[in-house]
Amino acid sequence: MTNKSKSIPSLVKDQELVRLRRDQIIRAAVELFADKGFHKTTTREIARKSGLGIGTLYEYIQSKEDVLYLVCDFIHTDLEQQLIDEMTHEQTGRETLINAIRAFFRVMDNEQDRVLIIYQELKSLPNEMLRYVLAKEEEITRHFERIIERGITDGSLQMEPGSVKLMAHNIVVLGEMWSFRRWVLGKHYSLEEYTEHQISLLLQSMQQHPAVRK
Amino acid sequence: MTNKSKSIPSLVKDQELVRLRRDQIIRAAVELFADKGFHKTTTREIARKSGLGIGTLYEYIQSKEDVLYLVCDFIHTDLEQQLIDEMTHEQTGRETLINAIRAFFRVMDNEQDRVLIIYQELKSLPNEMLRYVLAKEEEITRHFERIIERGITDGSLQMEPGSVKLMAHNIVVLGEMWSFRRWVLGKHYSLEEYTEHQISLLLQSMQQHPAVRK
DNA sequence: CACATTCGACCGAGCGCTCGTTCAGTTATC
DNA sequence: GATAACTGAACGAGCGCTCGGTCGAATGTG
Repeated sequence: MTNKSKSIPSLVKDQELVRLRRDQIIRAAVELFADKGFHKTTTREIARKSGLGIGTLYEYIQSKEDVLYLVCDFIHTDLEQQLIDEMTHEQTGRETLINAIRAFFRVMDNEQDRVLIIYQELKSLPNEMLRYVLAKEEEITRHFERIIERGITDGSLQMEPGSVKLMAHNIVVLGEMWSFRRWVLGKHYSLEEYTEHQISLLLQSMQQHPAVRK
Repeated sequence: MTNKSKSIPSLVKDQELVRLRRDQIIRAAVELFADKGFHKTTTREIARKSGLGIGTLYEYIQSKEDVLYLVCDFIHTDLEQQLIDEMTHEQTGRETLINAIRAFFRVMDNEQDRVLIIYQELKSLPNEMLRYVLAKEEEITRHFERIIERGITDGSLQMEPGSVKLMAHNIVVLGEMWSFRRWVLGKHYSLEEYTEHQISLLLQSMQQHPAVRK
């Protein structure tokens, strides 16, 4: 995992302390943003919930948008790590893919509030920060691409190479969909039902006509 | 199309005039929201772009959030109408579905800025208005459900009934995905390539094993 | 050890400003 | 001339951010 995060300047010298305080800030902000959104959250609220004075907060960031960037970066890194943790087992590409999808959907379920933050507040990020965040998003998609490619190589999955990237995007998007359409999907399916249905739909597109195989 | 829109009170009596002015307001706001988002757009900007004084604006709405609601409602109604227009031909369910998907994706492509508004500003809507907007979203999904059901009935599509609703959601979400992931998908696919790839993936899940047919 | 000095994290009152909203007054219409 | 439609100056709540200042710990000094 290449961590090319853009670094935000701080007035405080002690780097260890910077990490600690920013962690407090991020945790407070994630909760507030998930609850009321970026715009309706005030810097004073972030400070109070972090246990810092408003002046101190600004020793660790330069603008409110810096907080949003820190939050997005944290969420993405966290999501990616959870994904990676669930993907280390040695299996065929096909089995790994199924497990990765299950894991990803489960993470989307757990973290739905955070996922929503990223989607709804992206527009508020300054341009340069936006580029970093989008790159992170692409990176997560690429994990799935790699698994599918492995499945093609070891013969456990079949599909034309031109569709691999698209398939990876579809998986990610169908996962995120569980986060931001839960208001309606939840009325008809549990997470498990949703996951298994989607896996079976997706895999139908990644194998030769079943009638032909054994 | 059941138009159950919540109606926003206006101080102006003449209903014809209300329609006219609100149309000006909506058109101005759509452009501004797409450009800078709801929060960063000021009521004064909306008024100026509508060709109204700020005071006049408030004769036709009661709060800034009213404008957001009017905009969401307009976009949804517009999207739905475009969809319906493209779906009237008499064909098998399968052919209708393919056409409807093409039409929907094309609309998502044309209207990507507006689609983004709905997704990114939903959280800013007061609760009651939110319910109306989400209902509209569900309504659009139901169009696809009905087409698929027709395809099952006339035998041109095969799938278990329990997956129909999910399949309809998938179609809608994959269409919306073209709007809000164009920053990366556009690097690899044109709209036409994207559409045809997705149609072929989706249809694989809606037919018996191809080896069996003809 | 006692004391003076330096340092830097921490603080919050307050500045400058923007914004959504109102309302007293003007203009247009019949 | 009465009513409806329009207007923009004025309001005041609330915002992001700054800055002069406090204080405890670290360091220097005799």
